[in-house]
Amino acid sequence: MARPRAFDERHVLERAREQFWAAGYAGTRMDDIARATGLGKGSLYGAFGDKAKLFHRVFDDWCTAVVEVAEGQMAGGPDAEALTRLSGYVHLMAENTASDTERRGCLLAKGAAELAQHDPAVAGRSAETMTALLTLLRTEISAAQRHGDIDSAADPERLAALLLTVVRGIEAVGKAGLDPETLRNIADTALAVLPVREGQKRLAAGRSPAREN
Amino acid sequence: MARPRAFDERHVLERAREQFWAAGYAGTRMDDIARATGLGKGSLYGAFGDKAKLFHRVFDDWCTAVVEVAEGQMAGGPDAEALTRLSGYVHLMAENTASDTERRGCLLAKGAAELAQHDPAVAGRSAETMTALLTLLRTEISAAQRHGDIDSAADPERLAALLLTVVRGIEAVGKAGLDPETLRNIADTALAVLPVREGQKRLAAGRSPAREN
DNA sequence: TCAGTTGTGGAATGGATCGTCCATAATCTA
DNA sequence: TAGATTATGGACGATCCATTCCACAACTGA
Repeated sequence: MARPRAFDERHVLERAREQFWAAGYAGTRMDDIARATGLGKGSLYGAFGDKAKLFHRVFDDWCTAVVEVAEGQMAGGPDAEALTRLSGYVHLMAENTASDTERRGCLLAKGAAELAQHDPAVAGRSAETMTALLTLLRTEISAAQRHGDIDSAADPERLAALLLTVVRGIEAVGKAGLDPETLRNIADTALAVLPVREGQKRLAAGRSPAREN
Repeated sequence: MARPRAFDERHVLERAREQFWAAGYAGTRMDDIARATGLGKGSLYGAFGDKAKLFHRVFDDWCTAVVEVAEGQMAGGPDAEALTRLSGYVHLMAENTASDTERRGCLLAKGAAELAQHDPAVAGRSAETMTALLTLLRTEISAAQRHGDIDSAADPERLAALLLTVVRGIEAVGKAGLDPETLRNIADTALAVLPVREGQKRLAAGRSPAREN
């Protein structure tokens, strides 16, 4: 060890994330990141390698955060509240997209759309993330089934995949231009159509206040 | 009129679409398009203006085609088959993504993700397209409700938004790495959870053969 | 046939951008 | 304090790419 770094690596990654998030991979210049972080090019390249490696770091952290948010909402708990936790997660994701007035979308979706086809690292990491989210959703659905809030004859794996698709789909249609109120309604509707246990009926169109977060 | 064009404009647009589809906007070079079409740069710029205008033409055509495919599957018809038409559309979209082994995804999603934020033309066109798809879906859902295949107490607008989200979501999670079989299952599950009329019960997890396309 | 007009294609241009280089600065060890 | 090591940051080189330019070709109307 000789001269120590004068910058905080996490701080630099955060700034870099802002740039990539706002403009995508191709759209952000290393000069932008250098200016945004105050680092010189030499430090940047010395610390992170090159643009692709830097993006991989940022993308990786983002994916970790996406899963952590899901874990935060669905950290497990009493089966009686499993459906509430599920509802909370889906509504949170919808709200994130609905309130994204700048239309930046999610870096996971943006990065995958731009790079997954040609960059195995991005493709692999995004697939991993999907799998992790699926597992979390499936666990909560199973819990809700044990408590009788969801029809136990339904396949939790399939319901989990459906909910994941809805969550990622809300992000997609939001970026495509659907208005925030519609996005929130989609989350409600998706939760309302989940199959309830025998003898318990709901309307698909309405919110179910008892389960709202 | 003097010297006539030696190329077919539609043909050039098709080739350009291939390029943009495969590599995105930033990722395709005008040189690529020139080589792919056999045109010289002069002809290209003379006929289409610049890269952005050329992309807008391609994107516009794509959006038109997306709506036409939906119209082809849901062109209206007897109410008795409305649910079948809906099912056919959702399964077709899932199959498109599932069989997209090159992971190119949909140019609508790719273009929106890359450009909608900064290009009002792309944002507007993609929003228009979403609205058109919503209308088609809502019409079929209403028809299925009239026939009694879907609970008439449900809001068709909301169910339409949910199905659109699932369709676009399948494309998103497909690009993110979920396997083809899972994608097909998602389409099945989404159709299976639609609220049926009173007295008619199904399991969310299984296919409903009578409604399969 | 001839002039006028539009299309063609490839060379040239200008600007942008990634990554390297290097003189200098800061810190550690002895 | 001196030498070794690593960090810094801005200038520079090389490349890439969208767009323009221009000499020439093909066609129309007279």
